[in-house]
Amino acid sequence: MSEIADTQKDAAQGKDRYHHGDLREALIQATTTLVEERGAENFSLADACRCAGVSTAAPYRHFRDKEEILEEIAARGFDTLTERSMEAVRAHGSGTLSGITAMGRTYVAFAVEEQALFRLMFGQRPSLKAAELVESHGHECFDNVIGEVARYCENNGIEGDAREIAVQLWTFVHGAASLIIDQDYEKVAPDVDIEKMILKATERLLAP
Amino acid sequence: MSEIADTQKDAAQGKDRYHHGDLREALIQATTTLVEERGAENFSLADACRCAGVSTAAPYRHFRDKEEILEEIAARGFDTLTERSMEAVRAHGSGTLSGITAMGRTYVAFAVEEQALFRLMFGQRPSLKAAELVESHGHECFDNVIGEVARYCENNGIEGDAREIAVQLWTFVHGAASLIIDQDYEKVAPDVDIEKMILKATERLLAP
DNA sequence: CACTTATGTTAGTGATGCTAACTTATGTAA
DNA sequence: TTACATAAGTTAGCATCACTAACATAAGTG
Repeated sequence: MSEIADTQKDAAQGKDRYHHGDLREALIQATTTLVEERGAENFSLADACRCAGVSTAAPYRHFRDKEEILEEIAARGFDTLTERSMEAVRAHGSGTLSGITAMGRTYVAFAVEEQALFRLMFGQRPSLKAAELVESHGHECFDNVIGEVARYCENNGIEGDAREIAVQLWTFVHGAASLIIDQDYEKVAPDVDIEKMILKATERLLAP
Repeated sequence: MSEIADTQKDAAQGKDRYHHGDLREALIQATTTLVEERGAENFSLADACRCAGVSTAAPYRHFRDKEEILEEIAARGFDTLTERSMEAVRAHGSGTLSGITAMGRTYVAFAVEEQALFRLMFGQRPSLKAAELVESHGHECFDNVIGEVARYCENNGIEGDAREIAVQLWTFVHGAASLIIDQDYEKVAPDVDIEKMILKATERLLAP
């Protein structure tokens, strides 16, 4: 085995080398795991360093500060959400009621499965919202929704503004997602059937 | 002026005395201000101590930990929200569409005016949700909404389950409140007219 | 091989949440 | 009044954190 191959292998495993190989990516991975486990408020950069096997000063060669790692992770989160939404639409039919409710369910499912990531993407974190990277990926994600609603309106001769309707649908599923993951339904409405509720509300909000 | 009167005066002002007088309340006030200014994630107990003019160890005579101060504040937040909701209903008529939309607007206005408090009350903070104090005050707040919806249904011969409908309305206004204060509309729908949107959605969700 | 640059390291700063041990004031009963 | 228990402060210290400065090592390039 050549030395080059050794180098690549070591780099991939991040083992026993002064230079890590791809510390930037390793830190993003470690942070993603930590954020999933404990939330973006409760992860420490120092822990991420321990996972990656480097000193606590090393990250500052690759990121401005703690926040910048989170920006990268949030942007990737929007990509994932966009992909899953498009997949849901593909499976249920573009421009159909079924396709749009599937997007809604996908949104809530994403929030439930990736709670901490969802909070990171949509929660309060001013510096992150201001980041160009996050902004562009988020925009792309929402444009997808508007497109579907517009197609539905065309297909069904609905006159309303597609953007306005899309915002209403988003508002509803975002409320549902937030209340579920923050466990706010549990106290006062533990028996709520989310799937059914989304379907009913979507029908009503999309009615002519 | 008697010595007792002096003592009371000093206690009220919290000045130059080894014993503060009412440190518990003073810390709650200081923390409330700090939370409003910087959010519950970014306030430091040490700063609250500085505001109250005591050492950083003093709070632990009155609270289990940092979280317990926040519990007290969240519970008071629910009381405020309940009061404002009842006031809105009183002003617009109990059991009417106008009364219910007024509650919705009140909810969103509360979130906007007391952003950090709103996040504290409804956001993710497991230990706080588990607290009996917070739970009871939150329950009372939501029961108020259900009552109004039930009255509306009676008045208008609507057969649906009042609790189910109340949950849908709550979901919508909560989504709106969250997206506004987290500045998520700004990127993709900066021109959204919240008042109008709430009215439209409430009408649709309350339709027979 | 020399030199520059990228990417690590160690050591240190000031802040934080919380605890332990100590001090001072207050209320109560002899 | 006095003695004592208790409530409510204090100082000092721990472990942890984000981040910086100065230094060390590896990698790429002429």
